Amino acid sequence: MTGPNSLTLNDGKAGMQGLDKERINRIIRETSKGSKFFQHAEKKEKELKNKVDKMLKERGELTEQMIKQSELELDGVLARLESARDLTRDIVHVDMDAFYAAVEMRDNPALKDVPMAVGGSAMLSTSNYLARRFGVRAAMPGFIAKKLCPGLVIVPGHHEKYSAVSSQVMEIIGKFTSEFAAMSLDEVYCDLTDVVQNRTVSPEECPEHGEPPLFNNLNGSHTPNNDEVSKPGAARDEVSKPGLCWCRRERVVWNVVEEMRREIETTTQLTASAGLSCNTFLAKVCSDLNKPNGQYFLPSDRETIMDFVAELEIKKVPGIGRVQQAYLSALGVNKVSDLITHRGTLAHLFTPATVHSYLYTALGLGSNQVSSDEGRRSISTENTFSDTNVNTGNNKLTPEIVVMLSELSETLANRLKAENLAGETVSVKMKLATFEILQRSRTQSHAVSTKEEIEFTARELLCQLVKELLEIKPPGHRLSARLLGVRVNKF
DNA sequence: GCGGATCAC
DNA sequence: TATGGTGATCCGC
Repeated sequence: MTGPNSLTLNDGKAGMQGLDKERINRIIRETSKGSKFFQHAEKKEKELKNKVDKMLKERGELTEQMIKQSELELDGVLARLESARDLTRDIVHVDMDAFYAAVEMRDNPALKDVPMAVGGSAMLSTSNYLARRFGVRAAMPGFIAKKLCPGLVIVPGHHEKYSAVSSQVMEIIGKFTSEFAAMSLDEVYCDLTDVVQNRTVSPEECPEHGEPPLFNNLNGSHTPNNDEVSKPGAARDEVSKPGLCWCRRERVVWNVVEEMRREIETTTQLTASAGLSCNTFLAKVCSDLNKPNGQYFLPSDRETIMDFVAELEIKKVPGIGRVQQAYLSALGVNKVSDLITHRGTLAHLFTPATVHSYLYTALGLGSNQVSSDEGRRSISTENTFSDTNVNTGNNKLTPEIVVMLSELSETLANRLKAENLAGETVSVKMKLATFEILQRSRTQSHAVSTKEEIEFTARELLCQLVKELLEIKPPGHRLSARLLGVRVNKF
């Protein structure tokens, strides 16, 4: 009944349907069993269960009256959100298929027909579709993946190459529209509204003059009928130019995205999938539906959108991860429409901001514009290493730790310099050998950027942190860490 | 402002 | 043998 956690398969992604999850989860657990990671994950799992139980207890104390009252209040919020709904944009989410793995397969034919993944024995960054059939996926340690799929070929990644390919892809997108924003090397949103409106359509492409558009009927997208056009909220007429029929916008955006994906494939020998709708949330969800090498169009009218999100599984909603899913699932919320059904209860158990975002999602609303990051807010560097003592017998930092802190500070200073940044807040992060994560930060009155300044503060913070930790330990206790990190922000 | 948590990729 | 790195955001102090 509990949701996924670090010890079970996350099957939310594409290509993971129809797997023997029982077997996969058993192998994952058995392979992990006894490790420090496993113990930590189990501890977190228990803590989450306790929090869920606590929440359920809170729910038990709610009265019908309280729930009804909240429902009414939230109906006002729903109405306000609804009135601001914008169906006029053509937003597309383009997502490269199994990106890193696809690049490696392209450049090494020996990898083409075998299950393979990119990464190392400690961690995989992505897997190809053959490997996914075995339950092998991103963010899984390679040694566990090998147990699931003994024939798995693991190749190290080539980040510079992926970066170069990504530039090619972005350049192609840029030829279609200047309104695009890369979310990562393999993901980009674009706003094709203007592109669509400026394109002309030949009469034979119009269903009123010939065959209706088929889109990709595999995917359940539909050809709207004229009833839908007249429904309130239908936006087609608003954006169609006079003299052109309502189908124009849908047909055109579909075709533009097909062209885009075709050009990406021709140029890079790699395939992309895409989702087409009127906001970024819907577009993103849609881009997953016909992966790999497919696109899914969700018509921009209210009824269609509401029907679509109603049946959407909660775990497919971006921003809802394993923890939220655990809470919601315990409340009987498993699909998006349940968020509305249970809104009166949710209002009492979550923060107003969270409830608001749930309702927003449940209405199928999302950002109607694509915007690139307006500058970074923090910069950090961290490193995992084999378990290392942190403190000496007389409670100083060990030389190994001091050296690593120094190296991290230098790396960070170089990166700050490269971007001409300086920040007022310095943080250190330490992950103990037990996988417990601790962080300490300090904001100063002036921005720092040099290795020496960062190192000095980071060392003080780490010393202080170690002192704190030792206070609650028996004398002579040795702390052991597996990761150190430093960060600078508040530029 | 701080520290822990959560999430995405 | 073995479970990442980077950045963002939110919540409750």
